[in-house]
Amino acid sequence: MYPQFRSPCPVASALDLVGDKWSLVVLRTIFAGRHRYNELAGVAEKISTNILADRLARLEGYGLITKRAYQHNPERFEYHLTQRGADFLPVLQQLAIWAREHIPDRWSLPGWFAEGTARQFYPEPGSEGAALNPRAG
Amino acid sequence: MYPQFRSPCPVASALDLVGDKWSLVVLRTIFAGRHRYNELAGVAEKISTNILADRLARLEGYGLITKRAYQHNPERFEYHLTQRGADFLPVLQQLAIWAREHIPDRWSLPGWFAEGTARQFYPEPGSEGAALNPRAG
DNA sequence: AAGGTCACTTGCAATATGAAAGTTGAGAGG
DNA sequence: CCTCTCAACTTTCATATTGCAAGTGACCTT
Repeated sequence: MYPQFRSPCPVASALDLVGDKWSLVVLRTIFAGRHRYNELAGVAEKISTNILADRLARLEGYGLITKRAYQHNPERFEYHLTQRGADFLPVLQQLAIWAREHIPDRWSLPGWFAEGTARQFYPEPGSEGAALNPRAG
Repeated sequence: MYPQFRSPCPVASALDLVGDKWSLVVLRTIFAGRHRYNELAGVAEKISTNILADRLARLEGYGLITKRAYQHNPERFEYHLTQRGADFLPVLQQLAIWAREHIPDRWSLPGWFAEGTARQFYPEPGSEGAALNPRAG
């Protein structure tokens, strides 16, 4: 499930999983309520589709997201956060707080993101989670 | 000072600065009290020196660290966190918390790291900061 | 049957990373 | 003076990752 780690350092190990240019951007997009491939491919940052497919497969392999069919004929999939993936929310929140303080002219943080908790994004949107999910509201 | 950003998203923008395999590992090492090139080059993760030199230059360019001579004849340098760099502590803390929860057999978090605040690592070790700095204690 | 959409996959050029060796400036030892 | 060492990079070159564009196949609509 996990790759070879550079060291047993927690910081370095977490980066062995998501320390690239796109993984956390993909996670952020799923937090934002975009669960389908074409929604994920349409982000403002213009991720190319080979990278997107690769990152989705990796994040699924690391247990951060799940892929499940939401219809058959044709079979279509949605990517959702696992608890492990949802627990990345504090990391993204702190990254965003840092950026808001130190890089000018960034987007402001929506309330569902700034005040959200990991639990609201797991297990499934629909019960408590849906209330703060931008696409369910 | 800053590069071209992929988008105005704070998360994506922060990753445009440090979203690679090594930048945050270098920052972590400086938080851990290693300030000199050979100390930074000697980390457990075996960073190669060309990458280290490049990341130090980039982090300095982004204003996250400063390079200053600590002696002359021969001139030798130390790298220290700026406030901007010290403010990355919460990001590293959350990354480490995630890894401790979700990846087995990682190092435990030293108290100076887990309970530290950004302010303790800035402006200079020596007054309040030195108290929690692992190499000063 | 023709055309369209979706979810990828492939090919290939451009860029980044990694390992190892080389360079520069200065002090130390003989 | 000549070599040796050390710190702090720099260079070289092989490998790996990323990016762009085009292609593929399953299924659906007309």
